[in-house]
Amino acid sequence: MPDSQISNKEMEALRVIRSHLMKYGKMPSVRELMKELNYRSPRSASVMIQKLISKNILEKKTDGSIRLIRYEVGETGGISQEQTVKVPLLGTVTCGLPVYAEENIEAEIAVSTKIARQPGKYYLLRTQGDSMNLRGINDGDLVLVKHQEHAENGDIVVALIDNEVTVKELKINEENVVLLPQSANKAHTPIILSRDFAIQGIVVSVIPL
Amino acid sequence: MPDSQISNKEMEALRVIRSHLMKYGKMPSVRELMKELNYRSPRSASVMIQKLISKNILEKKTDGSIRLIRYEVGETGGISQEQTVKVPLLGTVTCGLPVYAEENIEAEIAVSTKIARQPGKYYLLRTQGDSMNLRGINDGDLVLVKHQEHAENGDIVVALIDNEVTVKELKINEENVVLLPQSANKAHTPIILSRDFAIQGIVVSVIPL
DNA sequence: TACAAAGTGTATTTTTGTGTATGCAAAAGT
DNA sequence: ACTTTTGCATACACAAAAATACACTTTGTA
Repeated sequence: MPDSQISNKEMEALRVIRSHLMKYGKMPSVRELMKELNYRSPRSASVMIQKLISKNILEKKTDGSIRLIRYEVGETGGISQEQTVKVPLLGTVTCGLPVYAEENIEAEIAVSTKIARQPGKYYLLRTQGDSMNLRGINDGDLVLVKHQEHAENGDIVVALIDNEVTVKELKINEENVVLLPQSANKAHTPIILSRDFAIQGIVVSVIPL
Repeated sequence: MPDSQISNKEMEALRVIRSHLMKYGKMPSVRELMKELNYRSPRSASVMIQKLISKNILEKKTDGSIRLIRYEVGETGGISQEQTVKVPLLGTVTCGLPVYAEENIEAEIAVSTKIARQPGKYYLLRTQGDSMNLRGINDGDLVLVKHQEHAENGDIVVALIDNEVTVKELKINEENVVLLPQSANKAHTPIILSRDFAIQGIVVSVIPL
Protein backbone atom coordinates (compact mmCIF):
# COMPACT_ATOMS: atom_id res chain seq x y z
CA MET A 1 0.00 0.00 0.00
CA PRO A 2 1.71 3.21 -1.06
CA ASP A 3 1.53 6.19 1.22
CA SER A 4 -1.38 8.42 0.52
CA GLN A 5 -0.94 11.85 -0.90
CA ILE A 6 0.54 14.66 1.09
CA SER A 7 -1.60 17.72 1.38
CA ASN A 8 -0.49 21.30 1.20
CA LYS A 9 -0.85 21.77 4.92
CA GLU A 10 1.30 18.75 5.53
CA MET A 11 3.88 20.04 3.08
CA GLU A 12 3.96 23.30 4.94
CA ALA A 13 4.40 21.52 8.26
CA LEU A 14 7.12 19.39 6.76
CA ARG A 15 8.91 22.45 5.53
CA VAL A 16 8.73 24.04 8.96
CA ILE A 17 9.95 20.87 10.63
CA ARG A 18 12.84 20.51 8.25
CA SER A 19 13.73 24.13 8.71
CA HIS A 20 13.62 23.77 12.47
CA LEU A 21 15.72 20.65 12.22
CA MET A 22 18.34 22.54 10.32
CA LYS A 23 18.27 25.58 12.53
CA TYR A 24 18.32 23.91 15.90
CA GLY A 25 19.46 20.40 15.11
CA LYS A 26 16.45 18.71 16.60
CA MET A 27 12.81 18.10 16.09
CA PRO A 28 10.51 20.88 17.22
CA SER A 29 8.39 20.11 20.25
CA VAL A 30 4.65 20.11 19.83
CA ARG A 31 4.45 23.58 21.26
CA GLU A 32 7.30 24.88 19.16
CA LEU A 33 5.64 23.53 16.06
CA MET A 34 2.43 25.17 17.20
CA LYS A 35 4.08 28.58 17.21
CA GLU A 36 5.90 28.08 13.94
CA LEU A 37 2.71 27.04 12.20
CA ASN A 38 0.75 29.83 13.87
CA TYR A 39 -1.54 27.44 15.67
CA ARG A 40 -3.18 28.55 18.85
CA SER A 41 -3.48 25.19 20.47
CA PRO A 42 -0.77 22.58 20.91
CA ARG A 43 -3.34 20.02 19.91
CA SER A 44 -3.26 21.12 16.30
CA ALA A 45 0.45 20.58 16.09
CA SER A 46 0.11 17.25 17.84
CA VAL A 47 -2.51 16.11 15.37
CA MET A 48 -0.36 17.21 12.50
CA ILE A 49 2.54 15.19 13.83
CA GLN A 50 0.32 12.15 14.18
CA LYS A 51 -0.81 12.57 10.63
CA LEU A 52 2.75 12.76 9.38
CA ILE A 53 3.58 9.64 11.35
CA SER A 54 0.66 7.79 9.82
CA LYS A 55 1.97 8.74 6.40
CA ASN A 56 5.42 7.44 7.18
CA ILE A 57 7.03 10.82 7.01
CA LEU A 58 7.87 10.88 10.68
CA GLU A 59 8.54 7.93 12.90
CA LYS A 60 8.43 7.40 16.61
CA LYS A 61 11.69 6.17 17.96
CA THR A 62 11.70 3.56 20.64
CA ASP A 63 12.28 6.16 23.30
CA GLY A 64 9.22 8.03 22.17
CA SER A 65 10.95 10.89 20.47
CA ILE A 66 10.14 11.71 16.89
CA ARG A 67 12.41 11.50 13.93
CA LEU A 68 12.04 12.63 10.35
CA ILE A 69 12.43 9.58 8.17
CA ARG A 70 10.88 10.15 4.90
CA TYR A 71 11.80 13.01 2.77
CA GLU A 72 12.48 11.65 -0.61
CA VAL A 73 14.73 13.60 -2.80
CA GLY A 74 13.92 12.57 -6.28
CA GLU A 75 15.19 14.00 -9.52
CA THR A 76 12.56 16.61 -9.27
CA GLY A 77 13.41 17.30 -5.67
CA GLY A 78 9.90 16.40 -4.72
CA ILE A 79 8.46 13.67 -2.61
CA SER A 80 7.50 10.61 -4.55
CA GLN A 81 7.14 6.87 -4.41
CA GLU A 82 10.41 5.95 -6.04
CA GLN A 83 12.76 3.40 -4.65
CA THR A 84 14.84 5.03 -2.03
CA VAL A 85 17.81 4.64 0.25
CA LYS A 86 17.95 6.00 3.76
CA VAL A 87 20.71 8.53 4.17
CA PRO A 88 21.70 10.00 7.51
CA LEU A 89 21.74 13.72 8.00
CA LEU A 90 24.88 14.45 9.93
CA GLY A 91 24.17 18.06 10.55
CA THR A 92 26.55 20.93 10.56
CA VAL A 93 30.03 19.75 11.20
CA THR A 94 32.13 22.53 12.54
CA CYS A 95 35.33 20.66 13.18
CA GLY A 96 36.63 17.25 12.46
CA LEU A 97 35.25 14.89 9.98
CA PRO A 98 31.63 13.92 9.84
CA VAL A 99 31.06 10.55 11.44
CA TYR A 100 28.27 8.14 11.31
CA ALA A 101 27.35 8.43 14.93
CA GLU A 102 23.87 7.80 16.17
CA GLU A 103 24.00 10.92 18.21
CA ASN A 104 24.96 12.94 15.19
CA ILE A 105 22.15 11.73 13.04
CA GLU A 106 19.48 14.34 13.07
CA ALA A 107 17.22 12.61 10.65
CA GLU A 108 17.04 9.76 8.23
CA ILE A 109 16.26 11.12 4.87
CA ALA A 110 15.15 8.92 2.05
CA VAL A 111 16.97 9.70 -1.16
CA SER A 112 16.08 8.26 -4.51
CA THR A 113 18.29 5.38 -5.54
CA LYS A 114 18.65 7.18 -8.81
CA ILE A 115 20.86 9.60 -6.95
CA ALA A 116 22.33 7.61 -4.08
CA ARG A 117 23.02 4.18 -5.46
CA GLN A 118 24.51 2.11 -2.69
CA PRO A 119 23.36 2.63 0.85
CA GLY A 120 25.92 3.43 3.48
CA LYS A 121 28.24 5.46 1.34
CA TYR A 122 26.26 8.64 1.42
CA TYR A 123 25.49 11.23 4.00
CA LEU A 124 23.95 14.65 4.10
CA LEU A 125 25.57 17.77 5.42
CA ARG A 126 24.18 21.15 6.17
CA THR A 127 26.38 23.81 4.69
CA GLN A 128 27.48 27.06 6.17
CA GLY A 129 28.64 30.19 4.46
CA ASP A 130 28.34 31.53 0.98
CA SER A 131 31.55 30.32 -0.60
CA MET A 132 29.76 28.22 -3.20
CA ASN A 133 26.75 30.31 -4.00
CA LEU A 134 27.62 30.54 -7.66
CA ARG A 135 27.21 26.80 -7.88
CA GLY A 136 23.81 26.80 -6.28
CA ILE A 137 24.92 25.94 -2.79
CA ASN A 138 23.72 28.50 -0.32
CA ASP A 139 24.00 28.90 3.40
CA GLY A 140 21.94 26.26 5.11
CA ASP A 141 21.39 24.03 2.11
CA LEU A 142 21.82 20.33 2.41
CA VAL A 143 24.37 18.62 0.24
CA LEU A 144 24.30 14.92 -0.47
CA VAL A 145 27.85 13.69 -0.10
CA LYS A 146 29.21 10.47 -1.46
CA HIS A 147 31.91 9.25 0.83
CA GLN A 148 35.15 8.68 -1.03
CA GLU A 149 38.74 9.70 -0.75
CA HIS A 150 39.51 10.36 -4.36
CA ALA A 151 38.14 13.06 -6.49
CA GLU A 152 38.74 14.32 -9.97
CA ASN A 153 39.35 17.64 -11.52
CA GLY A 154 36.22 19.72 -11.39
CA ASP A 155 34.45 17.75 -8.70
CA ILE A 156 32.77 19.63 -5.91
CA VAL A 157 34.50 18.10 -2.94
CA VAL A 158 33.99 18.07 0.77
CA ALA A 159 37.42 18.61 2.24
CA LEU A 160 38.90 19.13 5.62
CA ILE A 161 40.59 22.51 5.78
CA ASP A 162 41.45 24.61 8.79
CA ASN A 163 39.50 22.46 11.17
CA GLU A 164 36.40 22.81 9.12
CA VAL A 165 34.56 20.85 6.57
CA THR A 166 34.57 22.89 3.45
CA VAL A 167 32.78 22.49 0.19
CA LYS A 168 34.85 23.62 -2.75
CA GLU A 169 35.56 22.87 -6.34
CA LEU A 170 38.65 20.77 -6.90
CA LYS A 171 41.06 21.97 -9.52
CA ILE A 172 44.05 19.83 -10.35
CA ASN A 173 46.78 21.03 -12.64
CA GLU A 174 50.38 20.10 -13.32
CA GLU A 175 51.94 21.82 -10.35
CA ASN A 176 49.41 21.82 -7.60
CA VAL A 177 45.96 21.17 -6.29
CA VAL A 178 43.63 24.05 -5.65
CA LEU A 179 40.29 24.32 -3.97
CA LEU A 180 38.28 26.98 -5.71
CA PRO A 181 35.43 28.78 -4.07
CA GLN A 182 32.59 29.69 -6.40
CA SER A 183 31.21 32.74 -4.81
CA ALA A 184 30.09 36.22 -5.58
CA ASN A 185 31.77 37.18 -2.35
CA LYS A 186 35.33 38.14 -3.19
CA ALA A 187 36.47 37.48 0.34
CA HIS A 188 36.81 33.81 -0.48
CA THR A 189 40.14 32.97 -1.98
CA PRO A 190 41.38 29.76 -3.57
CA ILE A 191 43.19 27.39 -1.28
CA ILE A 192 46.35 25.86 -2.63
CA LEU A 193 47.17 22.47 -1.26
CA SER A 194 50.20 20.32 -1.18
CA ARG A 195 49.74 16.83 -2.58
CA ASP A 196 48.02 15.20 0.30
CA PHE A 197 44.93 16.44 1.95
CA ALA A 198 41.80 14.97 3.26
CA ILE A 199 38.97 14.62 0.84
CA GLN A 200 35.90 13.45 2.64
CA GLY A 201 33.70 12.94 -0.32
CA ILE A 202 32.16 14.57 -3.32
CA VAL A 203 28.95 16.48 -3.54
CA VAL A 204 26.41 14.58 -5.57
CA SER A 205 23.35 16.71 -5.14
CA VAL A 206 22.11 19.85 -3.48
CA ILE A 207 18.85 20.15 -1.63
CA PRO A 208 17.93 23.80 -1.28
CA LEU A 209 16.58 25.06 1.97
CA MET B 1 18.79 -7.75 28.91
CA PRO B 2 20.18 -4.95 26.82
CA ASP B 3 20.29 -1.49 28.26
CA SER B 4 17.17 0.46 27.68
CA GLN B 5 17.01 3.14 25.09
CA ILE B 6 18.85 6.39 25.38
CA SER B 7 16.71 9.44 24.99
CA ASN B 8 17.60 12.63 23.23
CA LYS B 9 18.22 14.48 26.44
CA GLU B 10 20.54 11.76 27.61
CA MET B 11 22.33 11.83 24.29
CA GLU B 12 22.83 15.52 24.65
CA ALA B 13 24.18 15.10 28.16
CA LEU B 14 26.45 12.34 26.97
CA ARG B 15 27.80 14.55 24.27
CA VAL B 16 28.50 17.32 26.73
CA ILE B 17 30.17 14.94 29.13
CA ARG B 18 32.33 13.46 26.44
CA SER B 19 33.25 16.88 25.21
CA HIS B 20 34.14 17.99 28.71
CA LEU B 21 36.14 14.85 29.24
CA MET B 22 38.17 15.58 26.18
CA LYS B 23 38.61 19.23 26.91
CA TYR B 24 39.56 19.07 30.56
CA GLY B 25 40.54 15.46 31.01
CA LYS B 26 38.02 14.72 33.71
CA MET B 27 34.37 14.26 34.33
CA PRO B 28 32.40 17.44 34.74
CA SER B 29 31.17 18.09 38.25
CA VAL B 30 27.45 18.25 38.82
CA ARG B 31 27.57 21.99 38.77
CA GLU B 32 29.73 22.15 35.69
CA LEU B 33 27.35 19.84 33.91
CA MET B 34 24.54 22.05 35.09
CA LYS B 35 26.06 25.05 33.36
CA GLU B 36 26.96 23.17 30.20
CA LEU B 37 23.44 21.85 29.85
CA ASN B 38 21.89 25.19 30.75
CA TYR B 39 20.25 23.87 33.86
CA ARG B 40 19.47 26.25 36.65
CA SER B 41 19.72 23.85 39.49
CA PRO B 42 22.49 21.36 40.20
CA ARG B 43 19.81 18.84 40.98
CA SER B 44 18.88 18.49 37.34
CA ALA B 45 22.41 17.59 36.41
CA SER B 46 22.62 15.22 39.34
CA VAL B 47 19.47 13.45 38.27
CA MET B 48 20.75 13.18 34.74
CA ILE B 49 23.95 11.58 35.96
CA GLN B 50 21.97 9.09 38.02
CA LYS B 51 19.94 8.22 34.99
CA LEU B 52 23.05 7.62 32.93
CA ILE B 53 24.43 5.42 35.69
CA SER B 54 21.24 3.40 35.78
CA LYS B 55 21.61 2.84 32.05
CA ASN B 56 25.17 1.63 32.39
CA ILE B 57 26.62 4.56 30.54
CA LEU B 58 28.38 5.94 33.56
CA GLU B 59 29.67 4.00 36.51
CA LYS B 60 30.63 4.91 40.02
CA LYS B 61 34.19 4.02 40.77
CA THR B 62 35.13 2.57 44.12
CA ASP B 63 36.34 5.95 45.33
CA GLY B 64 32.97 7.45 44.50
CA SER B 65 33.98 9.36 41.44
CA ILE B 66 32.17 8.87 38.17
CA ARG B 67 33.57 7.32 35.08
CA LEU B 68 32.30 7.05 31.54
CA ILE B 69 32.18 3.38 30.70
CA ARG B 70 29.93 2.89 27.80
CA TYR B 71 30.54 4.70 24.66
CA GLU B 72 30.74 2.21 21.92
CA VAL B 73 32.49 3.27 18.81
CA GLY B 74 31.33 1.02 16.07
CA GLU B 75 31.83 1.38 12.38
CA THR B 76 28.96 3.71 12.45
CA GLY B 77 30.36 5.49 15.46
CA GLY B 78 27.06 4.98 17.15
CA ILE B 79 26.08 3.40 20.38
CA SER B 80 24.82 -0.08 19.82
CA GLN B 81 24.81 -3.61 21.06
CA GLU B 82 27.72 -4.81 18.98
CA GLN B 83 30.47 -6.86 20.40
CA THR B 84 32.96 -4.53 21.90
CA VAL B 85 36.31 -4.31 23.59
CA LYS B 86 37.02 -1.93 26.39
CA VAL B 87 39.80 0.43 25.52
CA PRO B 88 41.38 2.72 28.06
CA LEU B 89 41.52 6.42 27.45
CA LEU B 90 44.94 7.49 28.52
CA GLY B 91 44.32 11.17 28.19
CA THR B 92 46.57 13.85 26.92
CA VAL B 93 50.11 12.79 27.26
CA THR B 94 52.32 15.78 27.53
CA CYS B 95 55.59 14.07 28.15
CA GLY B 96 56.84 10.58 28.17
CA LEU B 97 55.05 7.65 26.75
CA PRO B 98 51.52 6.69 27.55
CA VAL B 99 51.31 4.04 30.22
CA TYR B 100 48.63 1.67 31.20
CA ALA B 101 48.21 2.84 34.74
CA GLU B 102 44.98 2.95 36.63
CA GLU B 103 45.54 6.55 37.56
CA ASN B 104 46.01 7.51 33.94
CA ILE B 105 42.83 5.94 32.74
CA GLU B 106 40.21 8.59 32.43
CA ALA B 107 37.55 6.39 31.02
CA GLU B 108 36.94 2.96 29.65
CA ILE B 109 35.52 3.31 26.24
CA ALA B 110 33.96 0.40 24.48
CA VAL B 111 35.11 0.13 20.91
CA SER B 112 33.65 -2.21 18.35
CA THR B 113 35.69 -5.33 17.83
CA LYS B 114 35.41 -4.59 14.17
CA ILE B 115 37.88 -1.78 14.76
CA ALA B 116 39.89 -2.90 17.75
CA ARG B 117 40.36 -6.59 17.28
CA GLN B 118 42.36 -7.90 20.18
CA PRO B 119 41.84 -6.38 23.58
CA GLY B 120 44.84 -4.97 25.38
CA LYS B 121 46.70 -3.75 22.37
CA TYR B 122 44.76 -0.60 21.90
CA TYR B 123 44.46 2.65 23.74
CA LEU B 124 42.97 6.04 23.14
CA LEU B 125 44.81 9.30 23.22
CA ARG B 126 43.58 12.82 23.23
CA THR B 127 45.42 14.89 20.69
CA GLN B 128 46.74 18.38 20.97
CA GLY B 129 47.53 20.87 18.27
CA ASP B 130 46.63 21.14 14.65
CA SER B 131 49.54 19.42 12.98
CA MET B 132 47.36 16.74 11.45
CA ASN B 133 44.21 18.60 10.63
CA LEU B 134 44.37 17.76 6.96
CA ARG B 135 44.03 14.13 7.89
CA GLY B 136 40.99 14.64 9.99
CA ILE B 137 42.72 14.79 13.32
CA ASN B 138 41.97 17.99 15.12
CA ASP B 139 42.87 19.46 18.43
CA GLY B 140 41.14 17.53 21.17
CA ASP B 141 40.06 14.58 19.06
CA LEU B 142 40.57 11.10 20.33
CA VAL B 143 42.68 8.73 18.31
CA LEU B 144 42.48 4.99 18.68
CA VAL B 145 46.02 3.73 18.74
CA LYS B 146 47.10 0.21 18.10
CA HIS B 147 50.19 -0.51 20.10
CA GLN B 148 53.00 -1.74 17.88
CA GLU B 149 56.61 -0.90 17.21
CA HIS B 150 56.65 -1.25 13.49
CA ALA B 151 54.93 0.88 10.99
CA GLU B 152 54.86 1.16 7.26
CA ASN B 153 55.18 3.90 4.79
CA GLY B 154 52.12 6.10 4.90
CA ASP B 155 50.88 5.02 8.30
CA ILE B 156 49.78 7.65 10.74
CA VAL B 157 52.03 6.88 13.66
CA VAL B 158 52.26 7.85 17.27
CA ALA B 159 55.91 8.53 17.91
CA LEU B 160 58.03 9.74 20.75
CA ILE B 161 59.82 12.91 19.77
CA ASP B 162 61.36 15.44 22.12
CA ASN B 163 59.75 13.83 25.12
CA GLU B 164 56.40 14.25 23.57
CA VAL B 165 53.96 11.99 21.91
CA THR B 166 53.39 13.16 18.40
CA VAL B 167 50.99 12.03 15.76
CA LYS B 168 52.43 12.24 12.28
CA GLU B 169 52.43 10.51 8.95
CA LEU B 170 55.36 8.20 8.42
CA LYS B 171 57.24 8.54 5.18
CA ILE B 172 60.02 6.13 4.42
CA ASN B 173 62.24 6.55 1.43
CA GLU B 174 65.68 5.36 0.37
CA GLU B 175 67.74 7.72 2.44
CA ASN B 176 65.78 8.53 5.51
CA VAL B 177 62.62 8.41 7.52
CA VAL B 178 60.44 11.46 7.80
CA LEU B 179 57.48 12.34 9.96
CA LEU B 180 55.21 14.53 7.96
CA PRO B 181 52.69 16.83 9.52
CA GLN B 182 49.48 17.16 7.55
CA SER B 183 48.34 20.59 8.41
CA ALA B 184 47.02 23.71 6.84
CA ASN B 185 49.23 25.48 9.33
CA LYS B 186 52.57 26.04 7.66
CA ALA B 187 54.35 26.32 10.99
CA HIS B 188 54.56 22.57 11.19
CA THR B 189 57.60 21.22 9.45
CA PRO B 190 58.55 17.65 8.59
CA ILE B 191 60.77 15.90 11.08
CA ILE B 192 63.63 13.92 9.65
CA LEU B 193 64.64 10.97 11.71
CA SER B 194 67.61 8.71 11.84
CA ARG B 195 66.87 5.03 11.47
CA ASP B 196 65.97 4.29 15.02
CA PHE B 197 63.26 6.01 16.89
CA ALA B 198 60.40 5.09 19.05
CA ILE B 199 57.17 4.27 17.38
CA GLN B 200 54.47 3.79 19.93
CA GLY B 201 51.75 2.64 17.66
CA ILE B 202 49.66 3.50 14.68
CA VAL B 203 46.46 5.42 14.53
CA VAL B 204 43.61 3.16 13.61
CA SER B 205 40.67 5.47 13.95
CA VAL B 206 39.76 8.99 14.88
CA ILE B 207 36.89 9.97 17.11
CA PRO B 208 36.16 13.61 16.53
CA LEU B 209 35.39 15.93 19.35
C1' DT C 1 37.48 27.44 63.32
C1' DA C 2 35.73 29.48 59.15
C1' DC C 3 34.67 28.91 54.50
C1' DA C 4 33.86 27.55 49.93
C1' DA C 5 32.69 23.96 46.87
C1' DA C 6 30.59 19.73 46.13
C1' DG C 7 26.60 16.15 45.89
C1' DT C 8 21.97 15.17 47.05
C1' DG C 9 17.05 14.99 49.43
C1' DT C 10 12.38 17.19 49.42
C1' DA C 11 8.85 19.80 47.79
C1' DT C 12 7.19 22.72 44.18
C1' DT C 13 6.68 24.58 39.64
C1' DT C 14 7.01 24.28 34.69
C1' DT C 15 6.87 21.92 30.54
C1' DT C 16 5.12 18.48 27.54
C1' DG C 17 2.14 15.46 24.93
C1' DT C 18 -2.29 14.19 24.38
C1' DG C 19 -7.44 13.25 25.48
C1' DT C 20 -12.17 15.20 25.09
C1' DA C 21 -15.49 18.43 23.59
C1' DT C 22 -16.67 22.22 20.69
C1' DG C 23 -16.95 25.57 16.73
C1' DC C 24 -16.95 26.46 11.96
C1' DA C 25 -16.72 26.61 7.09
C1' DA C 26 -16.45 24.09 2.80
C1' DA C 27 -17.95 19.90 0.39
C1' DA C 28 -21.20 16.39 -0.43
C1' DG C 29 -25.57 14.21 -0.30
C1' DT C 30 -30.72 14.54 -0.21
C1' DA D 1 -32.59 24.79 -0.28
C1' DC D 2 -31.70 21.91 3.35
C1' DT D 3 -29.12 18.76 6.11
C1' DT D 4 -25.05 15.94 6.84
C1' DT D 5 -20.45 15.02 6.58
C1' DT D 6 -15.72 16.17 6.62
C1' DG D 7 -11.49 18.52 7.64
C1' DC D 8 -9.25 21.84 10.68
C1' DA D 9 -8.72 24.55 14.31
C1' DT D 10 -9.69 25.82 19.07
C1' DA D 11 -10.23 25.72 24.26
C1' DC D 12 -9.58 23.29 28.22
C1' DA D 13 -7.93 19.65 31.10
C1' DC D 14 -4.90 16.26 32.84
C1' DA D 15 -1.05 13.21 33.91
C1' DA D 16 3.67 12.24 33.40
C1' DA D 17 8.09 13.99 33.02
C1' DA D 18 11.50 17.50 33.56
C1' DA D 19 13.38 21.26 35.80
C1' DT D 20 13.57 24.33 39.77
C1' DA D 21 14.29 26.40 44.49
C1' DC D 22 16.00 25.61 48.72
C1' DA D 23 18.18 23.33 52.30
C1' DC D 24 21.16 20.12 54.16
C1' DT D 25 25.43 17.31 54.61
C1' DT D 26 30.06 16.35 53.46
C1' DT D 27 34.68 17.43 52.18
C1' DG D 28 38.91 19.76 51.45
C1' DT D 29 41.44 24.02 52.47
C1' DA D 30 43.11 28.25 54.47
